[in-house]
Amino acid sequence: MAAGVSVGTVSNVLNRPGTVAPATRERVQAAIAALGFVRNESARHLRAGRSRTIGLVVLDIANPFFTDVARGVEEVAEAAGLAVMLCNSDDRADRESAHLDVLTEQRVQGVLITPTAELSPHVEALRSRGTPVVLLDRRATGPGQCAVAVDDVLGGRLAADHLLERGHRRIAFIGGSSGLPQVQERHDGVVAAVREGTGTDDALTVLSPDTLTVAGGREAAAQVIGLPAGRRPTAAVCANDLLALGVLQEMVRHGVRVPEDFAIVGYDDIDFAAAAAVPLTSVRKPRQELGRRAAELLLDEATRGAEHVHEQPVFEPTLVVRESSMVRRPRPAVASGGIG
Amino acid sequence: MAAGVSVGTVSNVLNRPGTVAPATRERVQAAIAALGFVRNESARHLRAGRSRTIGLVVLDIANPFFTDVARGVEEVAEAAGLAVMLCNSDDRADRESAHLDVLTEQRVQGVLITPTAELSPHVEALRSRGTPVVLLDRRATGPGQCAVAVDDVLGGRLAADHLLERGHRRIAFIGGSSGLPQVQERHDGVVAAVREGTGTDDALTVLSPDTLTVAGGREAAAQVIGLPAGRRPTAAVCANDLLALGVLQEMVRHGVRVPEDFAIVGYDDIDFAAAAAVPLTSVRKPRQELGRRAAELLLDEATRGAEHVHEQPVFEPTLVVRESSMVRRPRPAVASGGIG
DNA sequence: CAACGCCTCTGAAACGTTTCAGCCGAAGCG
DNA sequence: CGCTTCGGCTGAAACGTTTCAGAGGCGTTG
Repeated sequence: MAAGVSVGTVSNVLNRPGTVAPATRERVQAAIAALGFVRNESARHLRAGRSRTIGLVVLDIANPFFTDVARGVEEVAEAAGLAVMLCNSDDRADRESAHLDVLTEQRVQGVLITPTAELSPHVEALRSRGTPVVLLDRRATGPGQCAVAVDDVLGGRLAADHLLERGHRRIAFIGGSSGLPQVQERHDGVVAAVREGTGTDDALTVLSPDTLTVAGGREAAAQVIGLPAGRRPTAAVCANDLLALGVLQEMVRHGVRVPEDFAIVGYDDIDFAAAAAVPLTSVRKPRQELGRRAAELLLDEATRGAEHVHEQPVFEPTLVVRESSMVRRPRPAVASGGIG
Repeated sequence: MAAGVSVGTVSNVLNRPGTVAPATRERVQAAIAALGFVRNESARHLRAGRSRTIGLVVLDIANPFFTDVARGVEEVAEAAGLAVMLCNSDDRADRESAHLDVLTEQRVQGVLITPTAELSPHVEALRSRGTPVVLLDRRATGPGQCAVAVDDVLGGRLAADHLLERGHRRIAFIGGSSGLPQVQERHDGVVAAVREGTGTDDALTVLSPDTLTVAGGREAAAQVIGLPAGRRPTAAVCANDLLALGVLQEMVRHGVRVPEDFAIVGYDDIDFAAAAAVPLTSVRKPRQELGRRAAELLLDEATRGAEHVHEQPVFEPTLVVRESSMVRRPRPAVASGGIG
């Protein structure tokens, strides 16, 4: 090297500066600065056998819920000196697989994933290589893994109970058609609450737009508006806030007043929910905390290896009541008219 | 190897299958499948001298504008077989530097960056190593680089002219205090338009909330509401849509009708702008196209090297008029009252 | 039958680190 | 003064690929 010193010494300066004599250390550091030398992470990784990267695969990068989760993950990863590869599957199994392949080739230390409906065999393949995988916002399929989830059945209940309390007797659940277990759980919670609250399943209308997006919400709202007044719900629980925002928009566009004529409850409590011009009531999940906890579990498994005990924490969601569901409707003796 | 074949042959099967005899090829492929063999990307990269990754550093991952840009980038990168490392600087120079360091260590093929106000020396360092850097949503500082930008002076003009046409004579520009050139340009466009339209600079009120976020917008709106009626603007151009949504929310919360009492124009035209309960008029930028073009330029520079000619395309923004600015105000002979 | 060319495969070098055994000289000790 | 100890450094191996010169086998040609 320019400092007249062997590469081994340079490595020591970088990684164990205490073992190098101060004079040498300074000389080497000066040379490093002068040459603009930067370690080659690939060579480092190759030799070390483990990389300094973790993977994060989310369902929809355009959904602020996931960017908040990602923030939590990054916080923990950064503190541990790890880089995060953020990948977006767009709820498509093929994209998910492709991303997992790349992450495998990169020999990431571990993967955090919110999987698509079916748990990809690539996930199992990754695990069988010894790469830790933590499921994010998804319950574990067995005991041999970490998973950080939210009690979405409870979440669905909270939302539906809230609407029932306010006197609503015809409620819509607006979910999605992709078969995500999270959505299924929310649905189940709503069904249970409605059944207990009204003694019948007829009070519930289930709608499944194509995607869990704002556009999907608009689509579903249009369907609601198209229903005959007697069967038309007076409120909706949406499987996420994007849907809820879409519903809100479409309702307003058709002159349906929210919450007077139609109440809306969202899910996730993204920042935009509070920022909507009719602020959305929503089921809050600890978004960053979810990411942080998942990352912590992943790091523990990656560093402690066999000593690691799998954990499957389940967070409890809470209901945040805002304007979109504020009006208390009189409990109707007879069906009392409807939308706008 | 398990296929009774040298590693060189395995490499050939993977990279140049045509040069390997069909029988051998199949044997090797079978062994690969049986063993679950996956190439080690680091070793590959080390030997090849170039990685198969590019870096993307954005100002605010929570801003949907950037996730849309990222989608465009990813589209191009994926087609070229490259992975994208998405990094979030949160408009902080120290985080930006840290991310650039990591990307340098990873020897990424190139970096796309929406830099913080000051162009970091790390960017120059990266370039001097021979790593291409393309500025994203930011004008170039000189000819020796690629940059993909939007004519934000024009954008500011479009927004302000629109409001002036609708009769507004007291207009606010709601920017930010971080000194981003993009925001400065928008400001300059608004200033020029207002000066030309009203013959004076007094018609413009400039507000600089701490951050370019929904919270910042609320903060600015509160300031507007606090102004004495005679000096209070009747409309605002916001430096981005998050600010605009915050302004909208705060106005509604105070009973100020939008657009009747206060008109709002946003910037970027993120999806949430159209989805707001009072859909936002906004200056549209070609978000995905911006990302795509930047990625294409980066790849060209990375692959063609010296033959590459730097380009600095500037996209023209367009105004998308929605409800938040729809009401035509009568041109006031005298100051005609004000907010709500 | 020898020479040649072609196809397929092998073996080894190289990429830039980290790590470790070991070397050297100085200091401490008897 | 000689022996030991220890700090500080060197040199080489190893990580898993890719690449390339060249070996070996086989068919063709003169």
